[in-house]
Parts: sequence; structure tokens; C-alpha cells
Amino acid sequence: MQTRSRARPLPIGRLSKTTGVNIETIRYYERVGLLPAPPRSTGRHRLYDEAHVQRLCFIRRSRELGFSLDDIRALHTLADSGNVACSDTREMTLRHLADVRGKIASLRKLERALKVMTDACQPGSQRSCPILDTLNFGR
Amino acid sequence: MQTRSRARPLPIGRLSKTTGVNIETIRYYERVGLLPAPPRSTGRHRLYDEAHVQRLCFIRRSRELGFSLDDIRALHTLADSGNVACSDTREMTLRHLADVRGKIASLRKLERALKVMTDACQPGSQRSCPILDTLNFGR
DNA sequence: CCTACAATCTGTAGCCACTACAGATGCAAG
DNA sequence: CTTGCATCTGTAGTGGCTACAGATTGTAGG
Repeated sequence: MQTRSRARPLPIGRLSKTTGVNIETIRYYERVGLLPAPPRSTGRHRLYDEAHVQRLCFIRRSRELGFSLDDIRALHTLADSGNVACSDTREMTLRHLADVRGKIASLRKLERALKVMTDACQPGSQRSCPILDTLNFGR
Repeated sequence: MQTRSRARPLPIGRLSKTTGVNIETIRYYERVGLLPAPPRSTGRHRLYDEAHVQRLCFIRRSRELGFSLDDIRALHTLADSGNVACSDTREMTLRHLADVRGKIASLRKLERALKVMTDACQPGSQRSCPILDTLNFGR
């Protein structure tokens, strides 16, 4: 019954193309212990299987959602632990959500301040530059 | 008329306190050419004057507004050039504003995605963790 | 003047998450 | 067997700081 061959292993370039993750980044993830080291060919080239593809997609999606590599390590541990661990993941995600909301809030403050400055800086009617004035002498 | 003494020069620790910029950061700014190198005491300690205070405040305020050190270098050049150069500063600030708005937009996308995930992950009613499912198998 | 002790000095390394080389191999098609 | 691409390792760079270590310098009290 093992005539059904397992899919043949991918070299790093193919893994990169199928997952959309840069080759150098893949090697980096291995170095920092995020992606397990795959078996090698006789000439020391990395050979990845389907599990690596899954893992790397997990990492990519987590990164797209803004999780840090440390967060992702923790998520992996939770995912691999077998028990569902929903409350832990939920807590992590809520923390991260709060962080994102904090960043949005401070960027909005920034946006308002920048808008005030550019609005004040209209062509004509200026003796000095309102933007430079703000930076020089404060709000 | 030069009996009116110029304010005595500040060592780096006082400059740090009056501007709220870390000592190490001040030295860093000097190293990367953002803050001009001040004169030194006989024992090579830096001695700053009022102009340095102004400059450093300018830098701090610009950083608070999210300008990069390169941006700030450009702003300094514009500020020092004598002519008002309002259109240049305005253009820079508008570019920066657009950048900030882009960041806000992508953080909002992130926020929505994270909210969907945590909403799906309520206590009870789960066979598997919706968050881990999302990360494993995509949206 | 001497002694503490604080402040400052230089230089280097670390942080995050990559990215970009250089120079040496490996592999697969023709 | 050759050609040329893929991959290898190791190192260094990015931005904007921050954190040391180990050596000086400055200053206030006795």
C-alpha cells in the first residue's frame, strides 16, 4: 500500500514559489527556529515536504496579520500541543488586537497633526513656512 | 555690550534633560550627522549651546510626527537655506501624510481580520480553535 | 589637595525581521 | 562533459535607537 508515492520533496526555490516566501527568509526562519530544518540531499540541498509547506503558510499568514516571530513560535506550540488551547490563542490575539488599535490611534493623531500643518501651508499668504515654524517652536 | 554673558554651555546630561532626548540618542544623532558636533571641554566633554537645544527640539518634534531621519535632514537643509521653501516642505509633509494614511488603512484591515477571528473564538461551541484554523487553512 | 562619586567618554554589540551580497558548490538538461 | 542555473554558507547591512564595558573627566566635600 505504499506504492502510493508521497509527493516528491521540494527544493527551497520551489517552496519559495509555492508559499510566496523569499528564499533568504525561509533560511532565516530555519536559523531562528521557526521552520524545522528539513532533510538534505547528498549535496546538502534542503528538501521540503508538504508539512513544511503548511507550516510556512501558517507563518506567512500570521506575519500578514502582524504577529511577531515570538508570537508565532507560541502559536506553533499551542497548535502542536494537541489540546485545543482556544483561550490561549484568543488571549494572544486580543492582546495583538489591542496593540494594533493603539497603533491606529497614534497614527490618527499624527494624521491630524500633519493635516493641520499642510492646511496651514497654502500657496500665498505666508511670510514664513508654517510647517517649519511648527517644528521649530512647537504646537 | 558683551558684558551680557551668553548662557553657559550645557553638558550632554543637561541637554538630555532639557530636550527629553536620551543621551545615547544625542550622541547617535551626532554620529549620523543630524546634530552638529559641539565644541568640547579640555577633557573632550561635549558643550552645547542654545542653538543645539533648538535643533534637538526640532528633531524631537519631527520624530514625534513620524518623520524619518532622512526626512529631518532634508527639513534642516530647507530650514537653513534661508529662502522659505514652503512648497518643498509642504510636498514632503504631504508625502508623509499619505504614507501615514496608508499605514492606517492596512492596520484597519488587520484590525478587522483580528476581530473576526476573536469573535469566532468564543468560549463553548468549538471543536477546534477558529484562530488556528484560519492560520492553518487561510481565510 | 585629596578623595569619592557622578558624569561623560569611546567603541562595540544587540534589537527586529528581514535583505543582499560573495564565493563556493551542486544539479540537471543537452 | 559542459553549461548555466540553483543552492550552499557566512557575513554584513537596514532604521533608530539602546545597552553595555572600561576608561577618563568633572566636581563637591572634607
